[in-house]
Amino acid sequence: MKTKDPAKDTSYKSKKVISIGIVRELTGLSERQIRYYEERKLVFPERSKGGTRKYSFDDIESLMDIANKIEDGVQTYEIRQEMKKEKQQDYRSIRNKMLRGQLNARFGVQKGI
Amino acid sequence: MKTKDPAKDTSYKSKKVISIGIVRELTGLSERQIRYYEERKLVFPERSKGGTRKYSFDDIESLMDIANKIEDGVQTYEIRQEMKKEKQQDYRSIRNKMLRGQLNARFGVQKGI
DNA sequence: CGTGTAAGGAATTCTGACACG
DNA sequence: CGTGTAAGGAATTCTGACACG
Repeated sequence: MKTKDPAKDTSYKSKKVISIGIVRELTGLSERQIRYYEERKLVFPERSKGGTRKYSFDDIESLMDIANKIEDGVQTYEIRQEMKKEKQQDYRSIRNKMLRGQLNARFGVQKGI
Repeated sequence: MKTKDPAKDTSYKSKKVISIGIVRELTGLSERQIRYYEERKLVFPERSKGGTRKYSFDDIESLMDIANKIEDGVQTYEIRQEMKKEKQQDYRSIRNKMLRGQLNARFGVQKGI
């Protein structure tokens, strides 16, 4: 059994528990940059009650990818578009899986279709 | 290939990146308790340059175990003793593995011995 | 557009101590 | 022994703005 939905997971990688200072150390980015990428909707940290940002390890990986792209001259807007496309991909993939599940439920299991 | 040495690992579980406030939320313990268990040498957070404590997910799991034992009336000193024994176990286990490795290197691979 | 920085304030964390039991 | 708490200070983080390009 695989637990691989690219959504919520009890896993450590996706838990938002890391403060911005640590993210700065781990990514090498400045806090200014990290906050700016949030402003441009490229990362989505959670917030503590007091308002401090909390990131996950996934966020950190994501930030490093973003930083690389920006170094390559890609603009935040374009990166955002790429992300949207990936999300659509994910949805299609999930939709297909569910559909296949439905079919299996009604017509029984068939290997490879 | 398994990367399972109970020591340092590039894994997320063992990275010390979580501040005490988050640990409090995740474990349900008070900061007082968390710091006290450190004083009793049951957990070993790292420190930022400024001196703030940084915990790993492993630490959090460990803290929950500790909390359970204390609820059961086990004293911190006893818990510490248990931990020492476990560590000895680990060392023995590693020593054996290395020894086996040595033997294989010299006398070739034999299944099951 | 992406990033640095100084500014002022608020949230978070730290230590050592007193208290209770 | 294990934990709560008030105290004072230090480290961390936040936002909005000005600057450069």
